[in-house]
Amino acid sequence: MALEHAILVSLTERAGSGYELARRFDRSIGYFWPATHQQIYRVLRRMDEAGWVRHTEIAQDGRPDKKVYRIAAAGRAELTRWLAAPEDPAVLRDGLGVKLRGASIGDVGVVLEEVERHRAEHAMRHEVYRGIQKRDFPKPAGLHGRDLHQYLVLRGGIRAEESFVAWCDEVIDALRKDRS
Amino acid sequence: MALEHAILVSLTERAGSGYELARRFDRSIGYFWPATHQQIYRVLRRMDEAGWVRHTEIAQDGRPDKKVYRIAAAGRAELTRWLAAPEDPAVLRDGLGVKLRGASIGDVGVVLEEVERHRAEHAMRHEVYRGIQKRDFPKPAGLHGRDLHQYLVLRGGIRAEESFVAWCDEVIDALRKDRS
DNA sequence: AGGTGCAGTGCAACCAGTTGCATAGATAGC
DNA sequence: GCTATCTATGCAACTGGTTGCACTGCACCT
Repeated sequence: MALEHAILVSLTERAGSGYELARRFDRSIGYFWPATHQQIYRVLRRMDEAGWVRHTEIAQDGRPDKKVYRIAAAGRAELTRWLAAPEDPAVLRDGLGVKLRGASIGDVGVVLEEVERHRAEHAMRHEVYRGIQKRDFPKPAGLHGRDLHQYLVLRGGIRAEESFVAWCDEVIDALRKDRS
Repeated sequence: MALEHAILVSLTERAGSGYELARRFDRSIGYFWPATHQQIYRVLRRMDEAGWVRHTEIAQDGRPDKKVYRIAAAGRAELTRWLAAPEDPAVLRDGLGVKLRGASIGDVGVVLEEVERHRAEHAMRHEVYRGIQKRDFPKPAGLHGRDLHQYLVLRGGIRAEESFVAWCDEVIDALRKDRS
């Protein structure tokens, strides 16, 4: 149940509407906790009712009205509580492993293609993260506090994609050799 | 919706009861697709109704009766269909990233401890996987077909845990330096 | 004699996340 | 002039996974 907390973290950085939060998730926290606008809207409403956030409606011309949410005292308290509460480490969950394990039941070539597709996707994500690192953290040595934390999160994303790509390469190589 | 397929893959390797499958998941496919016995029982029943698997009840003395499931023709067909169908690459979803990102709102020290806890857990998993590799695949160079695929899946688990531990070390190191 | 753990199945309630759709005005491209 | 995309919010239905509990009987340890 960490979407609440992911949103709260995002709101401490700056207030925003559901839509804006969804955009933000697409390009930052979402790397570690993806969420659709649907989910975000629902959770925001729930948190509003619980008093964790407050909203103010803002009329815009030419655009639909929006509700800008900001974190409330109760939300801040919940966030610090959650930060201090130990949580079980996440588990890996990737269907590609299952496919690979079952590859010999069907056509190995077709699974190989799937691994190649996934490799491409993960390589793309890796590139995106590297780009962000270059642009936003050109000198990581001098970072402190919140900036440092943000940098380290990004590093996690980079490492994860990197290692995934390396695994795909190992798999592709091994499957090709086995087939020839 | 890959639990169905994970179970089917497991059943092609050998038939088994819900309980046995749950045990198997704990120590093999579960590395890429964890599942509780509850879920497995429900999915087995659903697949039974759909004709993807068949079961035979086996009376045991001293122990409760069990239902041994084996894959049916329709299940095999579904499995090959699924193997050939492209799937979206999995996304990372780890609350630790969210915590790290929000660390400066609460006590950074407490988040640091959490990272250390997670590191320990992932290091343990890594050790377990390495142990399996040593025991079951002492000579990876000579592997082919299904054994090779199983080995490669294990490699994925090893790499993922390895890279997670390395990230934790980077984080721990950086947070300690920032605090001193 | 009592507690823990294993083998075995299962129900019921719940929580979290996904998908498809609806609405509506502005802007941008063909 | 038409279509697509962006901003902005939201309902409804569904799927997948988690948690807590219940029942049985054996084996093992203290």
